[in-house]
Amino acid sequence: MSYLCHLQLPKRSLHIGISLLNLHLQYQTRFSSSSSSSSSSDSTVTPPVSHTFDLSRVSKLITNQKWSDLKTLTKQTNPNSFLHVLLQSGLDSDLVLHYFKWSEREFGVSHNVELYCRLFQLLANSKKYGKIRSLLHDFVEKDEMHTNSSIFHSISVTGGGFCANSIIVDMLILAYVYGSKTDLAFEAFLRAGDYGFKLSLRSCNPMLNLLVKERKFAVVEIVYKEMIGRRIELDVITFNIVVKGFCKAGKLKAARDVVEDMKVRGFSPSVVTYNTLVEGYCKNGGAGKMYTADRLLKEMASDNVHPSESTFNILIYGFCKDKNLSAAMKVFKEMQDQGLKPGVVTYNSLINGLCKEGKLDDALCLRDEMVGSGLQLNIITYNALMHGFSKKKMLKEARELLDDIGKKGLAADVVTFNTLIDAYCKAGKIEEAIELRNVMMDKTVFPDVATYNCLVGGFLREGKLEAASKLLDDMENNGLRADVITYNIRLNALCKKGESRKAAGLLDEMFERGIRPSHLTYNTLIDGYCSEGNLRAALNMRARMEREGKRPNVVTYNILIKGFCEKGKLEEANGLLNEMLEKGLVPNRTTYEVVKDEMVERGFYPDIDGHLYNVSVNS
DNA sequence: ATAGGGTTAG
Repeated sequence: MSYLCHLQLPKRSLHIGISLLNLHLQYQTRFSSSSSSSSSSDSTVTPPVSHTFDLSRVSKLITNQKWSDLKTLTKQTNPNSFLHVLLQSGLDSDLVLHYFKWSEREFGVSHNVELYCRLFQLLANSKKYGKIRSLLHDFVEKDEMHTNSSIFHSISVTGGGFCANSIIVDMLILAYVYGSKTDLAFEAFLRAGDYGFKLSLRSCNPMLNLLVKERKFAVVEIVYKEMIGRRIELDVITFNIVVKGFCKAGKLKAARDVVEDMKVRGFSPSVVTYNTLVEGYCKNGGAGKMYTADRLLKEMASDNVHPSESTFNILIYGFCKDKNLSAAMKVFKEMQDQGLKPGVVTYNSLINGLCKEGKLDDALCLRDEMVGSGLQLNIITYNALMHGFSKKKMLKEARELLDDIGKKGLAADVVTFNTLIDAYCKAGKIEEAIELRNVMMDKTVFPDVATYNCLVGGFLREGKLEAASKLLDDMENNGLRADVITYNIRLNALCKKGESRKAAGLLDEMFERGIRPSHLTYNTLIDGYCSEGNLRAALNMRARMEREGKRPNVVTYNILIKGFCEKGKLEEANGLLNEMLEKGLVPNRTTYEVVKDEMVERGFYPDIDGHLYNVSVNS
């Protein structure tokens, strides 16, 4: 048996050959005192089986943990070849494992891939799956981690049987997933297909989930299709993860298609499926999203799936994001009518929505109601409230909230401090803001990019340019990298000063640093040019925006239309308005105001077929 | 140790 393996060695990749050889040499030097039992022509670590191997004696030694005796015994050959013998001896798999771990610790080495694979197979055949799992977990965390190529090769060469090998590969992928080694997991998934191993949902679902978390949506799609192609039996969870992937990618139509697909395959969407879809619409749905979300709720009812607390929470969140607080409150009431108790998340969503709209009193009422119903405020509740006080410029109350958090046994987090720091900056109290940064560091809450963004914005608003750039250096020296928001803040400051050209220069710097501009980046620049009356540059920036893959949005058009109106170029403004409508963009309240003030009042009626007015009625 | 919700900076 062991010689069979030697014969297969030349087939290995050079890389593996070398690493085996290295290991071999290591052993040779380490155990040079032992009688040379391995012949020099033998290119593996495995010398011929020792004649003096006494299985029952070894078994007893391992069982009784007589490690020093074992050490003497193994020195007669070497620990690696000794293991080789054990693996084939028929010795109980637990004892082999015990020896395996001891020898790695004792001799400070790692056994080679092939021995690992043999051990996995031995364990698999005695159904010790938990042990394989924990071994694999350590295995993939090793510095000298082995390639998938060598693992798959070893597994198929040492011949553990189809089922055992499939299970091992399954657990290998799972180990990669737990170690967040996404690319390796996916590679192993593909290789499993090549080798014809049958994977289970035990590995596929967690891998899909990790891919979604890391926003590798294209790969999610590939895996999903592969799973169907390989006839892996999917379950509702698989579909839910894939739906979530499409939703996060903003491909809501594709997400709905997956739901249809799951129905066709005989699965009923669960409440989680629906919640995922509703969340997708709430977060990425664009205009009219809450209408679709509402329709989904009806579809849910007709499918006899009952909404959960989460369902309502998502809807409340969506309406709050739309600033439609009356709708959010309606949902809040509706859930209670249906016998569901609002939880901390429900209250937090509403309190946050109210605070953002400046309805601090209502938010405080809800907080009291929350406490009254026996719920504990958490740090997110406090952060939302702190934001509410800050918006109202009630700095004293915001600051008191910080002390309150401590008294309640909660820990202020980076968001808490950032909110307060921003409030101080916006009130022009930058010294206090900087002081707060020191306070947070004393409490081992470390500033992040947002902290610096608040402070940099504060300095820039005050016109303290050197202080701002010193802070930016400070940030990078602390290992924090500027992000798109940092740049937007700087761009905005330059544009406000009438230095839009200079701001546009920062755009190139962003690309050099691999920071993708956002819609707001371009819109800020376009706005800057418009304010300077440089409409030509504004239009050029819009063209650049499109070239660089960002579609002008309603805000872009609003800025441009306003710019043209202010220059008295109503004809062109009207042209832009119609262009916007042709592109299917829905005008908003600002559009309406721009049009009304600058055009309609001057007797210039835009050709917009009443569309605009409907929107203003809704909002 | 496989699926769903809430907070800050532009």
